[in-house]
Amino acid sequence: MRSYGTGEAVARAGDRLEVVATVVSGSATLSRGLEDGRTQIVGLLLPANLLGRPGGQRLAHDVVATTPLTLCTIRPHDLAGLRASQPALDARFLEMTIADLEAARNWMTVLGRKTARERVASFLMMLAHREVVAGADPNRPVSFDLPLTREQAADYLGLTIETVSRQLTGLKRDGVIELPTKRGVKVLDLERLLIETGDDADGGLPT
Amino acid sequence: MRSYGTGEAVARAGDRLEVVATVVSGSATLSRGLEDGRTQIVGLLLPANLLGRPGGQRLAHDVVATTPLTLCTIRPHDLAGLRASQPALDARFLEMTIADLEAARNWMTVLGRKTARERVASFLMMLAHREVVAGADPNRPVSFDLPLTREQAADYLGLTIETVSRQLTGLKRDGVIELPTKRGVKVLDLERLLIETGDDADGGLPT
DNA sequence: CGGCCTGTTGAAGACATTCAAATGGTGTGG
DNA sequence: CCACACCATTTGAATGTCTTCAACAGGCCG
Repeated sequence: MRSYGTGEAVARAGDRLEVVATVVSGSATLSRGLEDGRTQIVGLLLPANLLGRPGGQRLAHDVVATTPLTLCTIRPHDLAGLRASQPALDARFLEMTIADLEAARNWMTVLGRKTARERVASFLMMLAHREVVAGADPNRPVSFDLPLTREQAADYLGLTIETVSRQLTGLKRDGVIELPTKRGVKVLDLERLLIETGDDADGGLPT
Repeated sequence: MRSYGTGEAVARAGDRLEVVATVVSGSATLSRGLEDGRTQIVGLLLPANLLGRPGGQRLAHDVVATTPLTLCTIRPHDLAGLRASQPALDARFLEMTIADLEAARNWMTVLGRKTARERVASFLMMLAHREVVAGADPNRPVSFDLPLTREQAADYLGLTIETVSRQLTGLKRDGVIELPTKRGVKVLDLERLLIETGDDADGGLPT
């Protein structure tokens, strides 16, 4: 069990990650930089998500806490024991990795083909969807806090801070969402938000 | 062992893929559509790549041959036998899935943060890199055929046909590549091409 | 109170897209 | 064998979206 402060690096690209860990609370980003400062966030780590895989691969991206973060880490030795006693565990790791792969590929569609408004809507939809899965009533306004600053959201969406801000106010202006606080979002019309994402029906939302 | 013609669908999104198959020759794309016609190619299947995973997940994207394609498929029953007799196989599947995940995340950086020229350069670099890994001399001009039409390349790069075309001629004009035929590419200056990708050093190329 | 950080808003500019037309190569039919 | 049609690709000009540059507002902490 380990805790990190906002902005603290959990691991860096190139590190050999020996442990496997699950997010207990808070959030972190997986990000990759382009040397001249451009950054792309390639994945989010939200509660219940997994960091690292058995085998201790070399990390290809930075892992940075975006809020106070608590991880539950499993030492390599203990993990080996668990895997030996629970053969089904490896299949679970494969499943979860496949799920991450699908999420990454879905996000490629967001980055490659969607407009700024659709990207922001997709981001909000992903977070709202998490709330609904976690038990929120889809027929009432869904509220949550953004796990990312505008800058981080921009890096996740392949946009600039300013564009993210403009699209959020645009969605607010059009009555799709409310922005009660800097980080807080209230989705007034979930169905409308889904339309704004440009996706067909409920087509594969990233985790 | 099965063959497909150019443009033929190998599988469609939503299909339950029972088999695992490796690409013997030819190429295919994994693609996801947005209903209004926009398409994003989320992965390439080139010789030696793998399609499908043990477990028979539901496919989240279409699989379409882009050239005459030959697959070597393994029936579920045989696969089960192999996995039973070769416990290390599951670890290999996990490794390969992790590699695919890293490739997808790398490509997210291309789609989210790179300019048109950098995207096209990244695409060519990926293909040139394959040739070098396959034994081509990196100090001589590297030649290969594009596995995709301009339209497919555009869908892979998150650009339009016209932009892809313009960037290719731009790279040709600047002496980085030659375009001997419609599909053929000859990289005159591999190091220069790498610079054009916008990547640092040799930073994680997609497979 | 003043400084700093994050976020918002405005105006000008750049890059990729869109619309349109021309080129080139391939295959078919006369 | 040549003419023609068709397709992918290239090239050109105009448009649009997002970015860039800039200024401002609000919240938090010293």
